[in-house]
This record gives sequence, C-alpha cells and structure tokens, in this order.
Amino acid sequence: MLEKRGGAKRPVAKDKHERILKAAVKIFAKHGFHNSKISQIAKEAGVADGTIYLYFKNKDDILINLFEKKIDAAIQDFNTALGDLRDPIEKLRTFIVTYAGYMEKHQALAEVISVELRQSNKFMKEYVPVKFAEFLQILSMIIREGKDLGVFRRDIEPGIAKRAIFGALDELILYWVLAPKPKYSTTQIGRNLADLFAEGLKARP
Amino acid sequence: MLEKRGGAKRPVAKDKHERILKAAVKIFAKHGFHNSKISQIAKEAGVADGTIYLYFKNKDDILINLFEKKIDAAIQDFNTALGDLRDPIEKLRTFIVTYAGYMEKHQALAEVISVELRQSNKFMKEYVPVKFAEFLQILSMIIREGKDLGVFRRDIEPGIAKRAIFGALDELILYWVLAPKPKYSTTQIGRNLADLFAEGLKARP
Amino acid sequence: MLEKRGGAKRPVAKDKHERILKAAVKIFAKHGFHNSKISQIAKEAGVADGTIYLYFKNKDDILINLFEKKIDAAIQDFNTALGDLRDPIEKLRTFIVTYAGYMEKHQALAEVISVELRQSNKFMKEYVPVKFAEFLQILSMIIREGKDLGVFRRDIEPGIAKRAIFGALDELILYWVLAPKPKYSTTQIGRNLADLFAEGLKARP
Amino acid sequence: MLEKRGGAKRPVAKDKHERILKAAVKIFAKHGFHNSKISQIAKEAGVADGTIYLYFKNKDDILINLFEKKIDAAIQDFNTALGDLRDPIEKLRTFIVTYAGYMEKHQALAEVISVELRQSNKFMKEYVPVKFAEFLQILSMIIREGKDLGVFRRDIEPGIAKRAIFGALDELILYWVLAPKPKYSTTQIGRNLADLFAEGLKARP
DNA sequence: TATGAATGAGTGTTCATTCAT
DNA sequence: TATGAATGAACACTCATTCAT
Repeated sequence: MLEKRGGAKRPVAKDKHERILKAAVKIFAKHGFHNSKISQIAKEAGVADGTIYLYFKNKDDILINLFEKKIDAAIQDFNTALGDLRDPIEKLRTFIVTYAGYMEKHQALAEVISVELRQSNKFMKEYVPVKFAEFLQILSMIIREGKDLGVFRRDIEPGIAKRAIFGALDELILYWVLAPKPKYSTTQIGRNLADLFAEGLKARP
Repeated sequence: MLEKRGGAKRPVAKDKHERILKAAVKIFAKHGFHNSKISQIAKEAGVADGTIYLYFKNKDDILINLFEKKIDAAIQDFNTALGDLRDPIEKLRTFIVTYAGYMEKHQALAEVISVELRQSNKFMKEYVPVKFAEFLQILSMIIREGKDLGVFRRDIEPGIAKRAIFGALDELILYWVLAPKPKYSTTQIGRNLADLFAEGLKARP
Repeated sequence: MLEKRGGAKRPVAKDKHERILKAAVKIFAKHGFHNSKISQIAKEAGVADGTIYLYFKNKDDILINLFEKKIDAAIQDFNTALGDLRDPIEKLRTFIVTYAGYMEKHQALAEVISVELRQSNKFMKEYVPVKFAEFLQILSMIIREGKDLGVFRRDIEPGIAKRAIFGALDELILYWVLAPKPKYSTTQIGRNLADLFAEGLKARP
Repeated sequence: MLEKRGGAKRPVAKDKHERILKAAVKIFAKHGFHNSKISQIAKEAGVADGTIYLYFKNKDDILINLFEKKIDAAIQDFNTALGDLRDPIEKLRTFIVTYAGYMEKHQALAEVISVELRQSNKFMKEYVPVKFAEFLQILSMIIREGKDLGVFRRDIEPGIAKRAIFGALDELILYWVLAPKPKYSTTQIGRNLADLFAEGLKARP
C-alpha cells in the first residue's frame, strides 16, 4: 500500500504534500484565500480533510508553504538566469524581465501571491520572511555589486532600492492580474521597469 | 467642519459619519480588518452597533469610505504642494517626498491602507478605484508633462511609470509600518526614491 | 394640539388608522407577516414609522386589529345575509356559501387570515378571541336553533360542530389560496360543504 | 440513554438524527418554533450546535423532517387500523377516531404540527407536501371507495371532502391543544366528527 | 499515516421599537 | 399628533480544527 524509494516509505508523504499544495494554488486562485475551504482543497487533492493537518499546521501555513516553495524555485531560476552575467546592469535588467515573465507563466500563482497572500493576517503580521528575504537578497547583491564596481550610484541604499524594485514589480503584476484587459503586456512592463531602474541606478560621472 | 442649523442643535448627522470613520481607523490599525468587530468600532465611536449601518452599507464599506476620504484629502494636499512648481523633476521629487511624509504623519492610516485594505476581498476584487485613479492621475500628469517638455524620456509609458512609483512607495511604507525597528526613516526613503525615479525618468541627450 | 370629537378634527386619526390597516393587508399578503417590515407598511400608508406606534401597540397588534376589524365587518354581512331566513338548514347553507364567497372577494385578506395569522406567535398563544368567538357564535346559534326545532340531531355538540365547520372552511380556503391552480372554485367548495354539513347535521326519524 | 463502545460501536449516526428530532419536538412544543434556539435543541439532544447541520439543512428542515417522519408512522398505523375493515363507513369512522386518539397520545407532537408548523414560512409556502398528500390520500381512497360501492353520495368531490375532514380534525385538535381546559375530550371529538361526516357522506335513496 | 464525523467558537446585520424634537 | 434617527438585542450557520478509530 505504500510505495518506497530505495529502502523505505516516505514518497507517499512527499507526494501528498505536493498534491495538496497544487490543489491549494488552484482553489486559492479560483475563490480567494478566505473563500477557499479546507474541504475543497482536500477534495481537489484527493485526500481527507484531516490529512491536510498531517502536512500543514493550518490554513495559513498552506499559503506560506506555497509561497516559500515557489520562491525557492524562483531563486533557482533566477540564479540560473543570472549565472553567466557579469555586468550588474545586465543582471538587473535580467532580474526584472525574468520576474515579469515568470509571473506570466504562472498566472494562478501570481494571483495568489499578489492578491491572496495579503489577505492572510498571519502572513502579513507574523510571517518571518526568511525565504522572501533570500529572494530579495538577489537584488541586494546585484545592487551592492554594482556599487562596488562603481557602476551604480553610491548614494542609494540597497535596502531601499531592492524594495522599490520589488514594490514596482509587484504593483504592476497586481495590475496585470486584476485588470480585465491589461493595457500592457508583461514583456512591456519588464522592459519599461528595467529601463527605469537601470537608468535610475546608474552612476553618472 | 460641522454645519449647524441655527445656533447648535443637531450636531449629530455629519458628525457621526466622521466619528465612525475615525474610530474605524483606530480599531482597524490596532486589530486588523478581519479581527475588528463592528461592536468595537461602535463603542469607540460612541454610537450603537446599528447606527453604523445608517451611514455605511457594511464593514467593507467603512474601509472603502475611509480610503476614499483620505485619498480625497491627500489629493488636495498634493495639489497644493505641487501648485507653484514648474519643473517636472521638481514636481516628481515633491510628490514622492510629500507622500512619504504624509504617511509618517498618519501612521494608523498608513497601516490601514497598506495592510488592511488588502484584506478586504470586496476592496481588492470589486472596488472601482475612481478616487485612487484620480490620485495616480497626478503622477501621470507629471510624467506626461515631463515627456512633453522633453525633460523625461519618451520610451517610458506613464501608465507603467506611475504604478512603478506608487508600488515602490507603497512597498517601502509597508516595510516602514511593519518593521519593528525600520532601518530607514521616511525622509530617507523619500529622498532615495526621489533620486532613483528622477534619474530613471530623465531624458538623456 | 389634541383634537376632539364634536367640534373638530380627529378624522385624520381615524383615517390614518385605516390607512395603516389597508397598507398592512397589502404588505402582509405580498410578503408574509414575518417578512413584512414596519417601514414598508409605513411607506405604503404614507406615514412615518413611529406614527404606526401611535395607533398600534406593535406589529402583532396590527395583525390582530386587522383580523378583528374584518371579522366585525363579516359579522355584519353574515347577519344581514341570514336575517330573513327561518329554516336552520337554509341558514347553515347560507353561512357556508357566504363565507366561501366572502373569501373570494377579499383574496388578500383571505391569505393573511389563513396563512399569516398563524405565523404570529402572539396571536396563536396570547390572543383572546373575543371577536372570533362572536363570529363562531353565529354558527353555534344556528346549530342550537336547529337542535331546538328538532331539525338537527341532538347527539352533536354545537361547540364541536361549529369548529368542525369552520375548520373545514378554513382548510379549503387555505388550499384555494395557496394552490397555484386550485381544482375547485369557491362556489363549488361552498356548495359541497353546505351539502356535507347539512346532511351531516340533519335529524333522522 | 447513551450507548458505549464494546457492545455496539458506531452507535452514533442514525441515532443522532433521531435524538435531534426528539429534542426538537420537546423544545418546539415548549417554546414555539420561532422562540426555539438551535443551541437549545443541540443541548437537549446532547450534541454540538454544528452537528445538527450534518443531519438537517436548516431549522425549518428539522420541522419538516419531524412532520414527515411522524406522518410516515401515522400512515402505517392507519393502514393497520383500517386493514381488516370493509365497510367504507366503518373505515371513515375508524380513521377519524384513530386520528383524534393518535393526537392525544402524542400531545407535544400534536402541538408542534397544529401550531408551530404554520409558523414556518418555508413550510407553508415552499414545502411540497408529498407525505402529507399520501396521508390525505387514505381519506380520498375511503371516500372514492364508498362512492364506487354506492354507499357515499355521488355529488361530493373526494378532494373537497378529504380536506373538509382533515380541516375539521385539525381545528378541533388545535382547540384541544391550546385551550387551558378543553370542554371536550378527544374521544368525544372523534365520535362527534365521525357521526357528522358519516351521515354527511352517506348516500340516501 | 489516513480518515471524516464531530465540534463549538465566533459575528455581521436586521428591524421592531423608542423618544427627543 | 407626527417624525425618523437612533437603538441594541438577537441568532442561525459556517468551517477550521481535532481525535477516536
């Protein structure tokens, strides 16, 4: 009844964990966080309601896990995309454009992160954003590097710049997700923001 | 602010609307939107629970009214602050710095708008942002003007730029509101963002 | 400020009392007792909500007044209709047929009495049915008279017979009111019941 | 009254449905439908409030189930009581007398059906009376049979007669239930009504 | 691990009624 | 008498979470 991996059990578990997360993205995107019922997620995942609590502490925990798992994947993707680049400006542009493209590829996820995540009180007020910080760290690093190389202006705080860039991206993805007929494509958004921040950060003689 | 009829009399009416809003800001900021009870707001405002429903359609409607009223006031303030300025770059800097300062002056309101507003499903998904659009319009106008005067680059969409600026401001205010000990002051945030976007938008020969 | 009888005013009062009752029949029949709002009745009657409480103790009181007033009118009508008749059997037939016809003429009233009246707890459990008893009395009298004249059987209690007749009439009117397409007309109902009870009560040699 | 593990296992399921119904009869009869709280019924039944909603759609649904279940039982009883009889007149008498006796044996139920049932809007206006129709059907059958055998008059509609009989019974039981000191016993009521309708329906040469 | 029946805390909103004018 | 703004009690129902199997 339990399949194994090498010697023993476990894969089932892993499998269910993922099935639940996948079901949650679908349900959250469709009904919103507050309107989603645990029983709906359980049904979609093909498990019993109670089973969910073997894998997650509570409803908010599903959301947070979802977020972290996706951030994790994103971090990989971004590191890969940035891997070969040397020029901080190129890195910055790539980061921004990749982010916008990434969100287009994962629309449901984009909606959950932009809209639903904010609806979880636990997330907004209790969540210690380790993974998210790590993600923002990529931006910090790029900026710091640019400053060190003298490519970026010295008078701007990386801590402020990284949040500014993320906030801009987030707001525009939110707009793109919620607008019935968005006026701009994610490509256009990515390019415009890349231009804006590249120039904004560039050091001038 | 309170109109009368004759000498004093009926101070109530208009007054209650405001008392309820003021109470709501306080309660929402303290407990969060979802954890705030209508009865708490009523008590804080010194009215009966049912009275609230003479002035607002429902709980979400309080939040939305709150938002609109404050946006309205903000629009006035911004127009005043920007009134005499000619240079688009100066206008942009002023806008950003004023926004940051404004939020510092109205901390509870800042928290409600940055954190709680997102928790209202009705707000996020049904609200037609007339007032908010009007507010963002101020930014559009500055940018469009700058483009027309040749001060700002032509290759950036005002619709994207205005949201980028707002998103950056919002994200940083959110950080400032939620961080137990923010590393940056609103002044510093304002100045950095002003520099960043001014340079980012500036037309280069 | 207070008008009196004789010299002046007052009709207003009387007038309002009636306007409110008339409005209530309409509203109760349309929405049912529990779903009818005092404010709706007030609006329909063209008075302020509070005014209603100058004429009636409470919502149930409107219903009870309604009932009593109509019963009163009915008693008049029935006495008139029965006035010239001598034969108890003729009287009984006339009573039954008149009742059915009366309800057809006042459909909204029929519905209120048959359906809504039962929904008032105060009516069912606290109402002392003076007027209603008076109405049923007409039936008692007919039966007693018939017994005295030897036309009706002696072994039947008038108290039981009167309720049986009223119960039968009430149930059939209820059916006629609620059925989307009643199979029987009030005329047919009246005739059948008249036959049924006339024969049922008739003394046999 | 509470079963344990060991002997039975899952004593619950079916059991709870019944415990809730039994509790509801008690509470409804005591306080009336509208004044009865779900929490009272839950307490009386020894279950949690929410549990009730695992077995019933809503408060009205409890009442309707109650009604149907009892009607069902009554149909059995009546069929048994009528089983051996051949003479339609005997059947009719038996039906009426049994009904009156039945209500005396189940006083609380009688009160709920006569008084409270009418207070449920859903019952009065939305309930599709399948079971009840089935019950009245017993009466129709008796009357139709009597007509076919030439024992009952041909000029009376069974559809009217059955409702007349039920209406008379219902009204008298209502009287008997609500009157502080009823003047007539259920036995007397049964006998009088039986006489009344038997004679009323009998065919005359 | 998995189940799913049972739990019970939690609250926005309505509306009959009052009362200051 | 007439008003209508203000009151505040009242409650069914949901659903995240638990726990006995």
